[in-house]
Amino acid sequence: MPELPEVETTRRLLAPYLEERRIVEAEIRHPRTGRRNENPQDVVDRLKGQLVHRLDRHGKFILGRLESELTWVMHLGMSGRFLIVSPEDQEIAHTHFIARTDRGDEIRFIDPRTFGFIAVFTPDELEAELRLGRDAFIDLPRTPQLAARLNGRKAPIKSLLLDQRIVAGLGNIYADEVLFRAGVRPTRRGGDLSGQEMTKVRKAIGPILKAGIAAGGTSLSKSGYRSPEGRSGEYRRKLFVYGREGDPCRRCGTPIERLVIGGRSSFYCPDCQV
DNA sequence: CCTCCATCCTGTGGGC
DNA sequence: TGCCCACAGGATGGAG
Repeated sequence: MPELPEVETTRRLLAPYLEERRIVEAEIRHPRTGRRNENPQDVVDRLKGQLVHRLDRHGKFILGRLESELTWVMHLGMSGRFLIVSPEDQEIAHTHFIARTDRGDEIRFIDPRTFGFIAVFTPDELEAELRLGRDAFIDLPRTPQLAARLNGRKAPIKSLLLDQRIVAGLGNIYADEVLFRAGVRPTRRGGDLSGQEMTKVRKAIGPILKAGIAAGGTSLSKSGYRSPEGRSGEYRRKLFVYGREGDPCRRCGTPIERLVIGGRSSFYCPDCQV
């Protein structure tokens, strides 16, 4: 569920509690949550006692820059969320990771589906484990670089936008919203886009993500995204196509259509998108 | 290298 | 109301 805007919202809310704070205690409660390290216990051993200088984000990954060479990596997967609480606060179901800071705050990671993970990597491991293109929001490549990556590709543009090695951060919702804004059908082969279409897609990414972040992300359901403060995102009301099958296009009134591309639901306006 | 597909999980929302 | 099942915002590894 969480895509770049939800991850950025999470990062911004966690930062004041973690930056320039020391992790005095850490605990992995569910082995799957620590699976990206050789041994889940490595996460705890490496994190304990470390000072967190800064919280960064690359695509959908939150990166804690530690005082050593290590990087604390957090990924929300499909159902992950963080909570900032006091140690005495009651624990909710699916709490799979806990860290306590020297200020006495507790950062808890809740993840029912366990697709998310918490890891601590050396520089070499980080390089090997995170194969990411440039960040879609703060480091978006210029059109020629983007075009070069799509050149010759036969896969649908939608699938290519979801490929984190090309550009990091877009997920199923925002990829559809970007393509609507660009006026490009999700089924179009990436390599077949004209230069002008490529420019439109590229120029749509920034504003869509910016609006998503400003709204605090998108929450689709009751069990959907929640910020570390427990708030839902408000971007759902602003969506043009995602989840709107059969509803009138907000631009032209034509019913929005749904189809499956690369195993993912895709929504588009048959009239506005060519 | 590219494309497609299955897989890892639990919760829920819609249809009957 | 209750039951069942398709489906869910992601990433990866393997087959072809």
